[in-house]
Amino acid sequence: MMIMDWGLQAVVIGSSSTSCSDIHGSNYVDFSPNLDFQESEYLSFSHHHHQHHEMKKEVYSDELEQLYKPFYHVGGQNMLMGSSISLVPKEVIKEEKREEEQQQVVAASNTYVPKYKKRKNEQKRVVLQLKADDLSSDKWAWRKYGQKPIKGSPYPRSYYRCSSSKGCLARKQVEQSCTEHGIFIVTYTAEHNHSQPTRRNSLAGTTKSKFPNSKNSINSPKKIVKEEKITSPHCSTSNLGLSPEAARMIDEFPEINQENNIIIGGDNNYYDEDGMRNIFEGSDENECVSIEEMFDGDFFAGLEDIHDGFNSSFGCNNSAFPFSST
DNA sequence: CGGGTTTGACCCGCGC
DNA sequence: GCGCGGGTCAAACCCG
Repeated sequence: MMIMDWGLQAVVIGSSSTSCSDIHGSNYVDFSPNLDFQESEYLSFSHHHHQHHEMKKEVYSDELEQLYKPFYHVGGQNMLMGSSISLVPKEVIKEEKREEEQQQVVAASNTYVPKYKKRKNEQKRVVLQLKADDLSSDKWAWRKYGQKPIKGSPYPRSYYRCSSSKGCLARKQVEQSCTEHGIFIVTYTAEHNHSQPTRRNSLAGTTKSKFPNSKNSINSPKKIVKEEKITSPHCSTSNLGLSPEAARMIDEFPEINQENNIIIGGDNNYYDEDGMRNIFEGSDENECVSIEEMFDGDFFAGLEDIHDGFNSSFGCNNSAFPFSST
């Protein structure tokens, strides 16, 4: 198994209502290990850089602080090692309540089956910023079900759902950061309702060149690489010891910078109107955590304890949170 | 044949 | 109310 320099830059649970709502409706929470909740504000910024117009800050609420407290020691001592992680169980409750209500409606009428169950700002989300090869360590099996060009970004966003279990609501979105080459923004939505598969489907991550002359101009680099892959499949990224998924990502975004080391800790970056990244002072706490470990289960073994706590506290029965291994 | 991707069409929340 | 744009569907096709 490869040992990689993993980085976890931000873990975000989206919430619905309040102030900072990016395209995902996500609130970014700086959860660096040295975070002092007595003083801190939690920083919100849009990861959709071109649409971001101003940095938004919100005073950290006591309520939120209480919610995060169970994670303090995890981030400070254990696997997180400075990863930015946040959980907003209040939203989980809200979400589950909505689902219950919806199910009740269905059960009552037996006719109403909403096609779109949740909207973006109602879902809890976990956002990671990963390097391309980091994507390989996601041991869940994902099936791509869509791809969309995103306004303001030269890179499309790919949509994946869990293919391991038919009823699994877990979703994953992958898009390349338009400002940091080699960095992919991976957004996990919902949770797996099953244990992690022992092995991913062998076909997961396979690519083809069905549309070599795709009209999607923004994918032109992708086209080139894919064609190259066809002509010499063994010379592609599949030969680099990467997982199919990572290889695919690299193929889809050949311009990525494969140099490693995501800076984690507080990601005090924001983007101005020109999409230029600005970095706040004091964001130089560069600690790395192996996300390989995360996906290998040790990390989530620790997290699952937390999750169990949430389960008991909030009635969540899902065994995977949000990508734990069992 | 099963399970994957691709991609145009469609749905729907949200801002104006 | 309308249009934009993100998210999803599903048919067509590919691949092992």
